[in-house]
Amino acid sequence: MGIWGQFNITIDDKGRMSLPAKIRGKIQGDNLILTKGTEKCLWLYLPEEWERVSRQLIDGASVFSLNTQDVLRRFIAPAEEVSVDKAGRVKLSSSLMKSMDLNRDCYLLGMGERMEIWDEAVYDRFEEERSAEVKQTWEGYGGSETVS
Amino acid sequence: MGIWGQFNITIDDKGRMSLPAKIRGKIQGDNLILTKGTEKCLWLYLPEEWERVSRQLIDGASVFSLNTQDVLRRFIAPAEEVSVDKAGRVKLSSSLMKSMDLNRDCYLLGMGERMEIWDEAVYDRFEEERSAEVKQTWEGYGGSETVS
DNA sequence: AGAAGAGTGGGAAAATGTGGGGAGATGTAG
DNA sequence: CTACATCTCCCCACATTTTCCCACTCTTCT
Repeated sequence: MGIWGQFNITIDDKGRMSLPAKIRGKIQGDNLILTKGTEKCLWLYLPEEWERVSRQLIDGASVFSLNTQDVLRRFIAPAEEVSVDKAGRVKLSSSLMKSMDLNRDCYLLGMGERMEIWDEAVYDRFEEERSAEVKQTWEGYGGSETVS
Repeated sequence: MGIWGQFNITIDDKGRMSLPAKIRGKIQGDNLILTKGTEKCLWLYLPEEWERVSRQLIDGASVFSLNTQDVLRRFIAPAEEVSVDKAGRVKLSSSLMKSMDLNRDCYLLGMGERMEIWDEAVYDRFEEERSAEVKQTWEGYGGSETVS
């Protein structure tokens, strides 16, 4: 169910990012949707998931609400359709790469309904910053500490 | 019931870790789930237990909640399914090994529903640091009374 | 001592990831 | 409108990684 896993990927000089084989198997067509994430990363959606998420946003948006208009600008407007080439790679536009500080070495995170593309250095720093809170949230869920 | 015990294990040059015979007997299928732990170690789950823990998190996750997204990134996304080969070994990915400083000589700790994989040097140091607090916590439970 | 089981190492085939050349499309300036 | 430059996509080739299988040693039990 969904796409999971964390992968080290590289983006070559031509802006091509090759999808790990495990993920290639989960894609039916040749298209994916790429847009800006809420953190310093890009989001990569399967078409059907993108359809669902974006429709939910668009349908719920009020023309007169500044907030929802902002969400549309940030999330829907920058979205672009990317196609997977025969070697299993997608091309990232230089403008999206630059806006999220992506360099050669990146992570691809499977987050279930979508994937996230992070620059390695950016993500390592982010994870470090958030680690204490993450641990606390995990414990709040009961984690594996519950004895059955 | 559950998996108990502390074992010295070695990880060979190809990243293969052989499970002690006592543990092999407790595994029904050929699959285990490997992910990052809260401390400097990896967690190795039995599939059914992983299913329970991860489902609890995923079902409760909101796309816009930073906390639950972080927990997904930290615990669920890095998870990988590993299969046990005919010699009773599992392959650890180099990225997970590196993130937890695992070298050749490691410990495998049975923690009931999951196992933990620690680098020997890292664990010895950790245990040293925590020993005072552990003793105190134990006394807080009522000394020789069982912890449920 | 012999047999069976456990742990370790290594080789070969297959799959995966990466780089680069070149044809075609697109765009720009003269 | 043409010539030139740029960008994109497609294809092939190479190197590395992964996977699978087999062989050997050491311990343990009979």
